[in-house]
Amino acid sequence: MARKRLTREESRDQTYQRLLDAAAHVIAKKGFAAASVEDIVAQAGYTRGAFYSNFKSKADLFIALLSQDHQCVRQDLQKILDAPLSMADMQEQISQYYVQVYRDEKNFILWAEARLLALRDAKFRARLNAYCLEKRDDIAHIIEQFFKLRGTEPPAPPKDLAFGTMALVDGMRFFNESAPKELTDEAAQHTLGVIFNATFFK
Amino acid sequence: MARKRLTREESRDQTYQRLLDAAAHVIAKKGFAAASVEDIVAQAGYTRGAFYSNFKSKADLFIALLSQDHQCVRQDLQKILDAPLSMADMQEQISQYYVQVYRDEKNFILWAEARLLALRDAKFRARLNAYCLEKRDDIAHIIEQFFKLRGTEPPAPPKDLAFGTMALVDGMRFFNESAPKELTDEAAQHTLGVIFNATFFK
DNA sequence: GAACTCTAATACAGTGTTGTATCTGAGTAC
DNA sequence: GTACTCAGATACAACACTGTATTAGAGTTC
Repeated sequence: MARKRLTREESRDQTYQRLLDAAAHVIAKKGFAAASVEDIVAQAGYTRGAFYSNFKSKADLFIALLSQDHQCVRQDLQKILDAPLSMADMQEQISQYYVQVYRDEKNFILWAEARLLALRDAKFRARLNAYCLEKRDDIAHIIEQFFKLRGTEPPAPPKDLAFGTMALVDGMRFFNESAPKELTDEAAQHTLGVIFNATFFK
Repeated sequence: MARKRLTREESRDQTYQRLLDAAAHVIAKKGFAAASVEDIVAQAGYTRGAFYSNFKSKADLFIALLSQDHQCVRQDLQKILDAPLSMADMQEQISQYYVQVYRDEKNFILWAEARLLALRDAKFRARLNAYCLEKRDDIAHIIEQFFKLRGTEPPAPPKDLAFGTMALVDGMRFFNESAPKELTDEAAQHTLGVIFNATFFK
């Protein structure tokens, strides 16, 4: 099939996006530190020239990558936030959240890598922290709405509960990825359900 | 001061231990992948010869390191298990557990690195998984005792609850390390307390 | 104390990675 | 269609890391 003739801008955007996709793949596979610029551009089908003409550094690319994913996830959360919220929905949504947070294993690994990198790189940490807080506030807002709807007082500040929720889901996911089969997805979701129900429907 | 004249075995053990300590330091600081054998032996005050005469590979050393820490942690848990358990203790112990799991930030980072490595290295994963399950079973046993003492049915299998507990604590810790000041230790502990109380004292 | 045996140092060869400096060719403007 | 410009390829020089093969020297055995 005939390849469309691209304008300069289209071509550049395509390269940029392909580099991001390749980076996601390689970083998830080998880890951020072990993923060389060479690996990434090879996976994308370019040479190192393309990389340095698009990004300042590997960390720079990684932030672009995370930023993109973060926007997608927030859009999904926004949908939950915008939809009229009923009590039944809430319970359903929370238990579904476990499955939704990271759209797939790859993205989960990317964020785990990112958090580890953040422990060491202050600039990176600042960036990641901002994303993390945005997400927390989105969730806190949902929780707040829930308790308002229910007419009861939340047992802790909604923001803290949101933090707890994220932590629990992330932790669960982490254990489950690195120790597969020990805990079935059903068991994980059930346990999450127990904890959440206890906390939110006490 | 006069340095004691060491036997061959003492000397070897000393080297081994110093390499482990150095590795813990360097890996926590730079990450497993970025920590070169060279870095580790330099930190320990040796040359590469010492490394290859003690370990097969970097992963080999890392496992030895984790194994050592795991044993220490289990011993601490064992103390909780052995002590006569009262209801008041239980609540206290759970909230204290948050502080105890990882003896310090360094050890926490090491295990996070390990879990990430486990995602990619099957042999390593098997090893880590075994440790993880031992820990889970210790905790499950404590939880089981608790519900027996209380005379109520646990809301989910104790092993799953143990998994949930570990996941929550780990997740919380992870967020707190990479986003310091956002959530004070007090707030974290309070939130944990709320969730645990709701789940266990429902 | 002489011969022996390990632990750890040293030397070395090979490979992978980085960033820059320069070049090329396809898109663009006139 | 000619000159221009920018995305990306290529070439290069420096360096870091790995693992093995060999060596030195301190501990051991008799």
